[in-house]
Amino acid sequence: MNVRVRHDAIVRILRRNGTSTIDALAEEVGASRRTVLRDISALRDAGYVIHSDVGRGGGLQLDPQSVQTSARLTVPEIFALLISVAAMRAAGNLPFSKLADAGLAKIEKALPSDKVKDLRNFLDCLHVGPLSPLQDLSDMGRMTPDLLPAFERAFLGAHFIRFDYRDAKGRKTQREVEPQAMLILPPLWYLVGWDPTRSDFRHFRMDRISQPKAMADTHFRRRHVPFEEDVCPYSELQS
Amino acid sequence: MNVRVRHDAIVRILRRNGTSTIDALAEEVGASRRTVLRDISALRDAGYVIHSDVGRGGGLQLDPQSVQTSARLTVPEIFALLISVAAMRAAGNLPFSKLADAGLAKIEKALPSDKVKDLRNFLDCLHVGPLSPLQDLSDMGRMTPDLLPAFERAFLGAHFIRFDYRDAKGRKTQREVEPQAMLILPPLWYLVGWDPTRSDFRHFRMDRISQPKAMADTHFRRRHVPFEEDVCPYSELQS
DNA sequence: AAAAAGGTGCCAAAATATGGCACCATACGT
DNA sequence: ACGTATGGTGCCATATTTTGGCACCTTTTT
Repeated sequence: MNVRVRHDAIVRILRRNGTSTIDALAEEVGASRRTVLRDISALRDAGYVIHSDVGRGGGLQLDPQSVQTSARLTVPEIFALLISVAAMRAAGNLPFSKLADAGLAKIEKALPSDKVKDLRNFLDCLHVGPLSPLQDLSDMGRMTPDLLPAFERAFLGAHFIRFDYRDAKGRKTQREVEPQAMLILPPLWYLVGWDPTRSDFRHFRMDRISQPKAMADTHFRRRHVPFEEDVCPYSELQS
Repeated sequence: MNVRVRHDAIVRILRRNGTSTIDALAEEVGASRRTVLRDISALRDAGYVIHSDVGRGGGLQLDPQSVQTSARLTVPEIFALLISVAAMRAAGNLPFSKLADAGLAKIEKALPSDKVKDLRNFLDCLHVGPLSPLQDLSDMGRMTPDLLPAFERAFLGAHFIRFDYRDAKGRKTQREVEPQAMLILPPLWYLVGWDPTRSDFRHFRMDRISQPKAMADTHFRRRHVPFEEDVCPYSELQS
């Protein structure tokens, strides 16, 4: 039996039985007492909290809080998780958000450090506005993960982004702006871009954006994005 | 050098250099060409996308989208992440939520199967209502991760939950109810409980709950929780 | 055609994991 | 006080896995 498989088996048995002795574990996984002891030691090193009671009636006990799992996530997936949790947290000091943060912090720690810096920079561009009443979502859903890579590249590399936009009146235009921030007014998301030809900020509903493309050969500087109600009135954004 | 460490080293080198040959990798990690080839094969099996160009001027190239990370998360942390993403998704078909789901699906796959079933059951009890306008949050924040274990145990084990409750008028009572659902009306969270002594549903603001305790020796059955506006009027909940 | 690259199969050698043993410490019951 | 059941450690020979070397194949560029 593979080491990994055996470790998983031991965790499973401990979780199932609540408590177990080393000899019982050894018999069930088909390994020697000595090996199981080594496995327990390895599991503790890996972060599992395993209590042990010595003496008659004693045994091993896995702290149920410490059941852990390890999944390999891609960077865009981590990105998406971070955004979800950041938006939740910004929308109010919700229960569990601290715990979710702790989980994400672990994920971050496992990332290459340059990627972490990139993610933090992106989150700095994330603004969550006042929560809006629920509305008709029939127009939503056109924002697909396909759009993410271009946005990620544009934000992280400080590149201009070019995309096709369909405005509230259905007119289609091609735009090219500096992606300065993302504004979240649930359930709608907006790209806040600086339009250099108009020398002004413009807001774009994410679900009306298509074919985004980061212009890798261009660069821009971060600006201070105004988010006061009067600068970016709610009613106008919803249109 | 440890296998795991060497795999990480190879990924790091490929990320850094963009492209590299097997011989160069072998020299840098201090292993043989054959071993590196085996490592590449293992990494591909593990989900990394590694392109290879054969012939003069060729080499290996790691698809930057496939950079992965692996962090060990505890069950409560995963729980919290699931809740965040589920709430976000329920609040509207937000950008990135599909991708976040994909990430969570991977995390779920790495969990023991019985835990996954538990989590799904819990998420079934999660109702997200209409989003409310942002309000004064000064009263929030008393919901701490400390409360989570008791709620988790109570929901997953279908145990009664007993807690101290401070109502809108500041009166303190001890309650014992069947935890039937969680209702999310951002930024407030409610426990929806069936009170057997009153034979009716009652809603409790999570931030007014303290000292929750799952009664491990009791059991209840899931009920159909009504969530129509008239049964559980929004204005009443906010009080 | 030659050179430079990725890739596979095989086998002996090196490294690592395992099992067995002796032994220690602690707790509980008689 | 003693025996027994439990977790825990050190050591070493043995079993298993990983590694390196080699021969050889395919593809691509010069």
